[in-house]
Amino acid sequence: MNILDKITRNSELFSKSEKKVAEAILANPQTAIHSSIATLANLSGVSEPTVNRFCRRLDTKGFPDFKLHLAQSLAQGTPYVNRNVDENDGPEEYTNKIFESTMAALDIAKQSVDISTINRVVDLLTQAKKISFFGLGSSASVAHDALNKFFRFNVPVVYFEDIVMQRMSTMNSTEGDVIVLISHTGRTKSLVEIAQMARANDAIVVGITAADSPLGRESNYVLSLDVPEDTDMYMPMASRIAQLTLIDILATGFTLRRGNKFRENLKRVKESLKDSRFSLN
Amino acid sequence: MNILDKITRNSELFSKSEKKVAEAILANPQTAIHSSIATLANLSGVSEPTVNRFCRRLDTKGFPDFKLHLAQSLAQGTPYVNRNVDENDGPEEYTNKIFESTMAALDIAKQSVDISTINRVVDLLTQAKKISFFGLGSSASVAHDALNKFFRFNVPVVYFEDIVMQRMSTMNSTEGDVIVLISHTGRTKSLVEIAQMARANDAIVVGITAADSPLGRESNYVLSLDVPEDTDMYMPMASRIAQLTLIDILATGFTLRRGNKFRENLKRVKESLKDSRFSLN
DNA sequence: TCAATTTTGTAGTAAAATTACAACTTAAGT
DNA sequence: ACTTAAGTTGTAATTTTACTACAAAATTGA
Repeated sequence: MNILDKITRNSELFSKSEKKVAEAILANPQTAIHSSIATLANLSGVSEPTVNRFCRRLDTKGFPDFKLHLAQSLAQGTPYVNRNVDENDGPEEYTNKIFESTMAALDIAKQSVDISTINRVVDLLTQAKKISFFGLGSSASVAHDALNKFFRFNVPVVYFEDIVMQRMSTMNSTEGDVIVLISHTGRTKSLVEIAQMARANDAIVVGITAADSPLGRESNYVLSLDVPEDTDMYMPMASRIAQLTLIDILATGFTLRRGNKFRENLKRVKESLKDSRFSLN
Repeated sequence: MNILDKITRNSELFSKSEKKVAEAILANPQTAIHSSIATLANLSGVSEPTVNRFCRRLDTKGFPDFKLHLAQSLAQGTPYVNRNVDENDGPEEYTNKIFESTMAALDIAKQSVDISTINRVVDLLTQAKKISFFGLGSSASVAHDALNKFFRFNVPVVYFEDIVMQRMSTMNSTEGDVIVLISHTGRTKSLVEIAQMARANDAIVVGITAADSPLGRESNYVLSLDVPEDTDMYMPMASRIAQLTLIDILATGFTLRRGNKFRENLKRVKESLKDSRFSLN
């Protein structure tokens, strides 16, 4: 639907000159919608028909129709586009690009989450006897963060980044335990094995991973996040950030579900941190 | 701003035929934006110049410009605002709110970063003999993530979340070492002490923290991020996510600075991960 | 290296929007 | 009721903009 996304994502569909047009538009979409086909052709350094062909390739009726779509995208509140960092970018460029593509990734992820699964998982977490968060590599820090968040809730929660510890912990799991496994690809062998072990012990497995993956298939519940692929080398993994946001959501759902008395408790935890801090002045 | 509102409200400004145009547009705005001036004139039962005059009266440059404004009005969705989660929100509401306020936080953080400091810090990191990332609490997982990213670069990098280990490591630091300390508030006592120790050893201290804070003042370089305060209990800490994005930016700057041969190396690391994964099928 | 295919631009054409101006309408003053 | 001036609307010409057909250039594969 959103034509700006379409331009960024289907960039391989364009020919060389069409890519120039795409760049010119992405560089300054506000200018683009107020330009005539001739002006935009100039700006992109191509001929008018090329601009026209570019519009057609995006399934619009022509240039004016394209401008309409573009105007709508801009108004839609999605000013963030996933622009790739390239070799010649200076600090200003790559800083802005990374911020923007992270926001764009979150926006896409937002549209892909399944609310009812979230609700169900929050349910399970509030009733869990023990909650475990496991991940490896870059997902380990996400699991680590989850530990931090849930630890404040004063519930039994564990986190390991060591495969052996993860296995040992899982072997001792029982019915009523919830094990959250985090993996972007869902193809990390040792996590898939953990999922199998956990289910054999009647523990519930929640996968924060791709739905159609070995880990996804071994999980009782899958929270999948569509995140634009990190196509090139420079692109940082936006999936981590989407995963963290998902953790925030689960933690928030958890707090809301627990009700008022529980939140009093949370305040106390926050207070207790003050001792390890310098005062405000 | 919104042109649809303007049409409805300022109806007394229009002449008789212009009102016909207004009606025709309000009756079916979706059709209007896809019509030519001739079609719309027909639909309204007036002449083409009348339609044009109608557009001008609404302070647009002409018919095409008017269509753009109209298209934007129609597409106008909710922009990213920092809406707080409240007690009565269901899963759908709090999920959307958290995604949106995270994006809003990134947007604000983006505007507050100091590019020249980033550039300077990237410089230091590429020349460092050893890089350390330390954080506590929720900043520990950010440091953990930084370790992951920089570890791939095959540079000497360490990370500890244990205060004692952090101190020991810092005591052995020397000139040429860079120590990155992460703390949202910048008031964590033990990190401030580490900053002092590090500087006493001629190591360079980079603080990812508030500029005007004890830790900020003890750092050689401060990368500060303005992030909306988590005003209430339910609000998750968006600062973590902004910090992670900053780590991404530093890592990207690092890769870009190191040049081509270095990136070949990165590819090899990516390849080597494949063995621990299931194949794509 | 040559033929086939794709991509791109030039020049001409068609369509759309705008302008200038004339005709009509309306309302006020005589 | 007639005249006139201001305002409104439409016709026709003009200008601008977008599109099409075709030819040149570039790319690809044999």
